Parts: sequence; C-alpha cells; structure tokens
Amino acid sequence: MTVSAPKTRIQKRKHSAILEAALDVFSSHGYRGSTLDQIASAAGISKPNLLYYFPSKEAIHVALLSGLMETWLNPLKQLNASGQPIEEIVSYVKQKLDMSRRFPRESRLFANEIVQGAPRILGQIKGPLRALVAEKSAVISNWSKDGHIAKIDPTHLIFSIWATTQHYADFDVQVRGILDPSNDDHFAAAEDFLERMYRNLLAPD
Amino acid sequence: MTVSAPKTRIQKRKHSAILEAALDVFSSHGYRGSTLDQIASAAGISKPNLLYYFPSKEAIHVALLSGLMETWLNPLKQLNASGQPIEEIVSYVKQKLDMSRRFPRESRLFANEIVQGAPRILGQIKGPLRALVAEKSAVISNWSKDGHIAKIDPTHLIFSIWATTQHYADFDVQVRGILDPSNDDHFAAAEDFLERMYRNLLAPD
DNA sequence: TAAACATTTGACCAAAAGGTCAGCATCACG
DNA sequence: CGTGATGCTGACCTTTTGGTCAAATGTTTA
Repeated sequence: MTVSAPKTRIQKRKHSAILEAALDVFSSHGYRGSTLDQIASAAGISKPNLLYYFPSKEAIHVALLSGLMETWLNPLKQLNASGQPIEEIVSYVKQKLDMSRRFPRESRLFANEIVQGAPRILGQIKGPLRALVAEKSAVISNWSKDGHIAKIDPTHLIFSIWATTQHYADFDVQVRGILDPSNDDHFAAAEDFLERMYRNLLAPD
Repeated sequence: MTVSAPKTRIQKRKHSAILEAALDVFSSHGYRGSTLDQIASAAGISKPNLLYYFPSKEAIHVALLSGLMETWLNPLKQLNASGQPIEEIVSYVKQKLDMSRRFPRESRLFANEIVQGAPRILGQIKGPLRALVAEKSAVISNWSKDGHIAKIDPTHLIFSIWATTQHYADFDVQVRGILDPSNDDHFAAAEDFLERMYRNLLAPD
C-alpha cells in the first residue's frame, strides 16, 4: 500500500504533503477532533486520494507519531556523560525549549496523544523512551554521586524539564492569554528563567 | 431548561451525576472524542434523559469547565502577600501538586481544552485568570524587590509551577510508563524534588 | 505509440453521533 | 386520590464521517 516505502517522486511528495497537513490538523484538534476531509483539504487533495496513500485515518496518525518520535527524543540522546554536567543539562533544557518554539505542532501532537492515555504510542513510551530515560538517569545519578551536581532525583529532573519547556508549546494559548499579547517573544524571558532555575538547582551542595 | 438553577431533589442528584460522568468521559477522551451515549451510560441514564437536563453536549462541557474554574484557581488566590514569601510559594507548589494527585481528571479536562486552543474558555483565561496572575505576579515582584526572594520573573515562575505540578496529572500515563509501575506513589518523590527546586530558586541572592 | 501501470475523483455506502418528539410513567401535593 | 407538573424513553431524524469502488486521467517505458 505504498505506506512503508514511498518509491516514485510523486509518492514522496504526496506522502510528505499529507503528513504535513495531518500534523497541522491533528495537532490542533486531536485525533478524534480531526476529519479526513480536513486533512485532505489541507493537503490540497481529495479524500479518496488521501486514502490511496494511507489505508486509514489511524495509519496517518501512527505514521506521524512514530516518524516524529526520533526527532523528539534526539535532544536527550545527546546528553553526553563525558561533558560538563551542569552545562550538559542546561544545554538540554535550552534545546527542549527551542524545540517548543520551533516545533509547537509536534509538541502538541504528543501532548494530545498522551493526555488521552497515549492509546497509540504506549508501546514506544514503555519501550524506547523508558530505556532512554533510564540510561540518562543513570548518567545524571553518577554526576550526583561524584559531586558534580546536587543530589536530586534524576527522573523527576527530566520530567520537570519536559514539563517546563513543553508548556510553552502545549499551553501556548494560555501563555499568550496571560502575557502581554503584543510581546511575541516570551521565549527569551522563559529561557532566562529556566536557565537560572536549573543552575540553582544543580549547583553542588 | 433547568440548566442554570436545579430545583428539585431529583434534579440536583441527576445534575451532579451527569457532571460527574461527563468529567470522567471528557477528561479521558477530550470533547470531540466523547459521545453523549458514553456520558449517559456512565451516568446510568438514557441519552434523551441526559438531554432533558442539559440542552446540548456543549452545554455540559461548558458547565463543567466553568464550574471547575473556581476550584482550579483557588490555590493561587490563597497566596498571601503578608505571609512568609518562600513558604507561601512552596505551599502553593505543594497545593498544586496535591490537586494533581487528588483531581487528575479535572487537570486533564483543562489540559485537553487548552492544548486544542481553549475554544470554550479563552474568555476565562484572558479575563479572570489573567487578572489573578497579574495580581499575584505583583505580589511576588514586591517580594523580589524587598529582597525576600531572588529576582526572578514572577509570571514565568507561575508557569513553571503549573507545568511541573500538572505534569503528573496530565501526562500520568507517560510518568507511569517510565517509572517503576509497581511503585504507585511517585508523588512523594515529586514533592521532594519540587520543594528543593523552588527553595533553591527562590533563596535570595 | 500503445500497453501497462500509477494516480485521481465523483458517487456512493454504512455506521456513528447529536438531537427531537410524542407519549408513557412517576411524583408532589391539595 | 386525583390532577397537574415533572421525569423518562423508544423510535426516529439528520448530519457527519471513515471508507469503498468503478471509471477516468495521467505517466512510464518497451
């Protein structure tokens, strides 16, 4: 069904046009709130044509999620056990915040999915994500043990980084509704705040 | 239509039964993902009966959201300008975390709504919530100015508290998928972590 | 260029879902 | 205990939506 391996030029173009449109639609209305007609229309094609490239609505959603999972995990993968501990973590925070700024749709896509129980990516969470967090938690734990950073729970540290950075993408309307709407660049202030927070937290006792 | 002011005993009971059921359903599937049949069934009544008490699906959703908004804002309202600054803020963090533990459905209801652009409560966000945040930000700013706490951006402080505490309700499946699933009480560890993080952040320079 | 293959779509289908309504059941109260 | 108000439901309606299909159009290549 051309799903797994697009071959021709036209297939590649349509494939990515559909995924781009689907990202737009799914991220702003959630899975159930999105319709094939919306996605097709956003991609500039007809609904049957859409279903020529993907066998079902769910297949599009799954393709999006698993295709983006890698991108999403990448910053954490880069956390380097041989680097400067505090700089490594602060750099991770900044990268995550930057992803919220540059890829808010991707963040909201995952947020929508997870808030509703992650029915389609629970496996990825309990598998690769869990393993990655375990690995990097161990790295952070060692930094704690060696006195390079304060003794904190590494997993909850990671959770807090996800929460504080993704907040600016996932709850964007709330952030904008509360801050001065004319000021579009709340990310600079957010970065200052978060850098300070994590440096204070991590400074060894 | 009995919507605004339930009178009889039976109306009161059914009204709250419906809202309770709707909270369950809406919070786990989102607005579009929930059906009147699901809600009716969860409330133990028929769909026409449900529509006897509420004029529409949307009316139920709106009733839920606005009814819960007050509860949701309450902890922040209690932030006392005359109290001990750091203790006031730490206490706010603990209260918010406790709400995530005790009322995860309510948290997810709002999360679902806001991630999708808050179509039904944007007014409440730009109105009462914005005003409350402005008021309490001013309080925190004064504490900074008077040297009782570090000089940090008060609004981003509030955002970070919302993000880190609500994370444990909104992204519950992810948290459970990553932590040891047999250990059900990650809230204790979360509280230790967050208390430490905010005390370190707020300690005056 | 013509056969083989790929792409596209209008028309259609069945199921799901929000909502209506006429009439039956039940309750409160004089 | 009778009557008016309140509560309840099966049957039905309409719209939306995911998905199918035969036929038409476009592209590739021997």
